[in-house]
Amino acid sequence: MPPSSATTSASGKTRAEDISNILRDEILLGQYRAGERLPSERDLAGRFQVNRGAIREAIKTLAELGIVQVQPGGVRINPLEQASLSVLGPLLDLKAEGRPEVVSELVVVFGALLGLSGRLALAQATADQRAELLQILERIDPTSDVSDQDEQFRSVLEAFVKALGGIHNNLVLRLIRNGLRTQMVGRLKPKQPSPVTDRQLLKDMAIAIEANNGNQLAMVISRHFDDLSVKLSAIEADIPTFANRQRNSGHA
Amino acid sequence: MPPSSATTSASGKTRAEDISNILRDEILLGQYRAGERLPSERDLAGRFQVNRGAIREAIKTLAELGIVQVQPGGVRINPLEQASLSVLGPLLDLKAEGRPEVVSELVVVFGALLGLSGRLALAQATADQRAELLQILERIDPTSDVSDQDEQFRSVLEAFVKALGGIHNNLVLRLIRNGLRTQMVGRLKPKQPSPVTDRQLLKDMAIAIEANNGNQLAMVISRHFDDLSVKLSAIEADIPTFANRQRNSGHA
DNA sequence: GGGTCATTTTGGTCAGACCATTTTGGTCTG
DNA sequence: CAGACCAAAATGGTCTGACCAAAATGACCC
Repeated sequence: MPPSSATTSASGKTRAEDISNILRDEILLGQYRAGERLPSERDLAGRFQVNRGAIREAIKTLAELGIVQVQPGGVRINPLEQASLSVLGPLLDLKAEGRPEVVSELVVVFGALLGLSGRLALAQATADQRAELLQILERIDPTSDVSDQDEQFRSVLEAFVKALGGIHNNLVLRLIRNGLRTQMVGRLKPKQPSPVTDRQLLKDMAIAIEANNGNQLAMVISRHFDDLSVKLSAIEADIPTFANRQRNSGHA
Repeated sequence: MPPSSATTSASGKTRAEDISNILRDEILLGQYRAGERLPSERDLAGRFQVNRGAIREAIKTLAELGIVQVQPGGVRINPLEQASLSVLGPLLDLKAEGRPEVVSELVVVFGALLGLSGRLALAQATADQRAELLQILERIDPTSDVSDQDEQFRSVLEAFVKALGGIHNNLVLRLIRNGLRTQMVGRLKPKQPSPVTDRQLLKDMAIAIEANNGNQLAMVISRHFDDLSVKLSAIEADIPTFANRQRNSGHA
């Protein structure tokens, strides 16, 4: 029986990647408890109809996410608190079924880091660089409709984050940003978008930049995202999760 | 020729782990440029005298660190800015030879995140929890000698960070902390330790906690680590690196 | 219940093979 | 000379079947 001819799937992903994504989601959804072992490599190879090598590669990925620990005798599940930041993306993708509060948690952390980023950048920026930051903030067209403004706010935020990074060049912040999926933050909104609040933030940011006041910039950013986080927390309390769906059916 | 009998090294690490660490450090030290390809799996298997499977596992680890991109035709080096936060630990370990400024960058980011952590925790803490935080801050014995106080400061900082996490329970912050190697931060000091500055920080923190003032707590923490970062920056400018050692020998 | 030991199961690694995709080098044309 | 095209070589992706080290399991005894 020669080796299989299916190297990559239609989406360009390898079999090992598909498998690690499936296992990752099962783990994040709580199918296995911390300390428990995954099924053996041989069993998983049978389940997914692949060679054991592909399973090993899939499990390698999970190990680097920090959600499993691989040792002879079996692959054990780690507590989620011991995972690496790279697990945040998949967690967010599972929002409604996994740990919904991660969204509001992310927003407040993002705000603090964006504030820091602004502070560091303003401490170093030339007048030209400040002008460029102000130009980015002015990109929103106030006459467009609400959903367009939402999209524009997201795009402005992304461009602003990027420009700050280009000024302060703090690698640690950049690495954190890579893990935070900041492109998602602009999408983490209450059901009713708040163009007024978003526009007020951009105005306040512009004022702080014109005044070259890094602490002021950090403060208006932090405050905005703290407020957003509080709103999201209220919504998260209402979201049914896998865990509380099971709890409810156990009591019915 | 049967499979090798050497499964793990004396330190409990697999061959694949050893190899990925070697390749990781070579990459971080700039031996390959972004966009270049690593040697092929087959060539690396020859170089390290192992089976190609072990090389594939080693490279899988590098891919999850975000420092390489694996595709048919070769494994290419990513720019460091696209790496994951997990690369920070190894970068710090290479401090004197890699990118020395990452230390001061880490310190300022750590300070901002610790400040946020303090703010979030104080927003939620019971009186008992605040008392526990104060107790941790009082652990330093002012009559002990300077190097003991340094060790105590580090230990207090760690316990404090942990206690804050236990109060606010923000998973995103926890995941970032996992990647920041925060246990290293207390060791990132100028050559002359500053027990006076450290003790002043602990005093200021205690005052803010007693006043239950989260913004005050965040501010004293941030300021302390900003100052430390500035000091470290001055020292970093004097450290010879691989890159500027090569530059100098090219001009001699 | 705990301790010991043999057996089984698990992960770690190997050689050799074949397929899909990318890279390289050669040739031709304008 | 530059650009296009093509075949061959090289690369990663995956397979089968194998063996070894370390951990897990179950039987037995006290």
